[in-house]
Amino acid sequence: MTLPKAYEWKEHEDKIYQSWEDSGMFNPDNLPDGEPYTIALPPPNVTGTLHLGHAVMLAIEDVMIRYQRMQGKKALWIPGTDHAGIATQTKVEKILIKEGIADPRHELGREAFLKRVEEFAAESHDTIVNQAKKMGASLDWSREAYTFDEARSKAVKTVFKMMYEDDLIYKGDRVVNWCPRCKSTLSDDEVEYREEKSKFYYFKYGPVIIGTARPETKFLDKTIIVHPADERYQDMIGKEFDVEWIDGKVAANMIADEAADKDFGSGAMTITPGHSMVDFELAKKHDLPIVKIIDEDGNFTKAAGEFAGKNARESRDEIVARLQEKGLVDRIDEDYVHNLSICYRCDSAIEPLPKIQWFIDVNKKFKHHVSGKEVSLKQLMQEAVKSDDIQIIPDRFNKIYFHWIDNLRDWNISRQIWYGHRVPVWYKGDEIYVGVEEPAGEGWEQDPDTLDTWFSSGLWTFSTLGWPDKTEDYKMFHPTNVLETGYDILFFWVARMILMTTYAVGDVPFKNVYLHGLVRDKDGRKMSKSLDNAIDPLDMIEKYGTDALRLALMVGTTPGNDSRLYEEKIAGYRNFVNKIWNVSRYVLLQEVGDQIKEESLADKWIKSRLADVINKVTADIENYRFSAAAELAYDFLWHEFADWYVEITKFQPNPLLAQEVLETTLKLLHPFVPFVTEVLWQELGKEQMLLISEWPQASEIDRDKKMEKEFALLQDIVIQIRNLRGQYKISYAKQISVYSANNISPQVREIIEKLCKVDFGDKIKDSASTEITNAKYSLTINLGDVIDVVAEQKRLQKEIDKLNGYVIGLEKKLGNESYTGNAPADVVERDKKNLAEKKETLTILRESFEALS
RNA sequence: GGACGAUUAGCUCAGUUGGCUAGAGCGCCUCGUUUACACCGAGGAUGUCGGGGGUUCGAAUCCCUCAUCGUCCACCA
Repeated sequence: MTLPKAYEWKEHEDKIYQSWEDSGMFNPDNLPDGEPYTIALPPPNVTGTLHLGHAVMLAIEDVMIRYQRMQGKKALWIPGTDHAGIATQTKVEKILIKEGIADPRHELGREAFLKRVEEFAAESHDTIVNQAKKMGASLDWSREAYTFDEARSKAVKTVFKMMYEDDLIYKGDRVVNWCPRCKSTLSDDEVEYREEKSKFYYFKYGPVIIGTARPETKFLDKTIIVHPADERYQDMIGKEFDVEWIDGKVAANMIADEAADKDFGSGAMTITPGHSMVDFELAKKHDLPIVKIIDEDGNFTKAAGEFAGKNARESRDEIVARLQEKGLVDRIDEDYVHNLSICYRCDSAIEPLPKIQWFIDVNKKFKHHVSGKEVSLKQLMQEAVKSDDIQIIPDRFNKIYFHWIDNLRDWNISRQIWYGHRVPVWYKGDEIYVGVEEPAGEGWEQDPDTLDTWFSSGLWTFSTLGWPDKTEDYKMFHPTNVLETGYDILFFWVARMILMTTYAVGDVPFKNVYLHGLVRDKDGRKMSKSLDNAIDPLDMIEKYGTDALRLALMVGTTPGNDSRLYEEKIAGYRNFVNKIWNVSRYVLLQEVGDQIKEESLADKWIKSRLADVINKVTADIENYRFSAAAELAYDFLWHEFADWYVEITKFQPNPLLAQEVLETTLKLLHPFVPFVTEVLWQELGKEQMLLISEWPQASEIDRDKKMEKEFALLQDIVIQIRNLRGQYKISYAKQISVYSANNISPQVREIIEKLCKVDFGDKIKDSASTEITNAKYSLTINLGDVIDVVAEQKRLQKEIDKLNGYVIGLEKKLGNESYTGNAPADVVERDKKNLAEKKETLTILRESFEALS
């Protein structure tokens, strides 16, 4: 069998994935009995293609799942996609507009429009599935789910009904976030902020000066708020005023509330209850009327008098001009910087306005159907994390999570977009019906609104397992073990899942949350289309192979921290993958005899090192330190197995052991680089796939630390001799003769001879010889006529000075009683030993120096 | 305004509960094609661990403080 010199991933990856899929082993039903281990894949939005964020997610989760599968668990990784209501609808609208349909929703109508969305979603879905497979993700495709399919709809309606009956879902008339482009409301979390410079106006309003950035909302303002402790307004509080305003006289009054900031502007403000969240709360507190003056299209309502029907934002200048005419403009600040609220999906400016919407009450106490306790949803969310039933990694996100809950207001769950779960509420006259099934009888009309997409994804861990039916899957695989996702959707999704799951099934959705960071470009910028700095995972796979990409996305990253990706990094791991290939190729070329051979020093060493690496890699994966685990396996394969062990086996062969060590190393590497390891596993002639092989185990007994130390000293000597070659520029073509007064075993002697290209011989009386020494070895190296005596003396002097400084420092430390008295005995002992060694080395160096003069 | 993170070699980053003379990859320099690999091998250079203070026998690691960059939350009308 001959393997090509370089690993050709394109020849293997698709075939290997196919063979994994054909084996059925991604499906836990086909795995041997074991403890269940579940991860629900965060479902990608069906808005197009996968990006690097998805690639990171797939890589990390695949590591966890493959590891657990090899540990003998019934490992289940559930795939799926998210219909992502607003995001998908926005995307399709953009496409249709490009196709020349100016107002898609109007021109097509609900049914035709939804058909187009569904076509697009189906296409995206196929692309996504394909990409996930390219990444090597060992997902159980037989259990694939969609947030908008039949089974998930049933779960959605069931939970809605439960919450409605518990009075947790209510219909309320409140100021909500309205996106005039999406023509829909948004939850508070779906609003983003963008800093913007704009004009800030100061107007004369009766006896006070008020400030505002939005004059067009101020038509009907008639309540002035000041701080109760503001001395300027003490005698005006509670009074009424006749104020000349935009559209004539207004009857205003002044009230005191701590919401007013004495130090901002004039300290007095008027409030607009209908078009500001904060003012709305204030208005409710003081029982003020709420009037809608701007409608869903951004136009003035009749309440705005002669301005009715005009676009509000566009009328701003006109309104200011009107006030100017009336002499009511005090001054205008041109450089006012404030945060404009924008829609997280389309960046349009949000228009807060009063609207009747469905809400989930997060503060109301209710009797929980499982525990029977009186709790609120907020309390459920807090309890799940506080009690440690859910562990967030890294744990600093706990604080962020709790802070979010503290600030959480009732969740607006209804949307006016079309692509989504219809609110399962039907009306007939004054009758209202809420249910999973459609109401019987004629004349029922369903609520036109759809549900927030996060309502359905909040049910993901259990809706994917067949809930509300108590299926075998649900019993076996819920709660899931880990929820792995980016920290950017902690609130959107993770928190909502905790809310929905603790409420609906009375259990946590997952035991651990692992949050990864964002993938940025080489300069630390977010990858985006507008910057044109986005890296397409598929391009990288094409260029460097999936295994390389996976490593590049995982190594050198820590949970919760952003990482940077660039091609050189991926190329580096491509090199490593090739190294795996080639060292395996070498091992495979060796004939494995069946004779039992006595183990060499190197054999014992590599076995001990392997045991150590097995333990550490296992511990690191168990503790979510994936980067560290991969690095350890990388380092072992390349810098211990290939660089030392395999080199030594070239003259002290033990092909059987070499192969065994290789096999185990392939197992350790498999979760990280599944493709190349599986290919090699098959080249090794294994019948069973590496995918379901058993994860290696080692105990401390398998380690021989004494042997490792001894071997390290041998390595040290080899490196020192190689160093000399470098220093004196002695080519490897030239043999050097060495002498040792100590007895060195033939095996060790051979290692030194072969690895350093030296010959052992008699002691040479030559001034140009040098001593190389450590705790175990002491060699005299004959440097013949290649040495420059003056240069060597200089070098030695430098080294002596350096070491001398170190020895003095160490002596001082050891002479300090507070140190020797307080530090642990073994630490002091180590220092003492170290000092003795260094002193010895110093003596030898000084002798060498003398010998040269 | 509040919270959090980052600051370690030229670059990108590790560094678990404080403890061997602080590590890796890339890049750079020197040498080298020895029956796996030039996507390679052998070696080398480069760090007041952001600044200052403190705790400790001992600090990259813990505490205080300042600075710079970044993120999230809240939001002043």
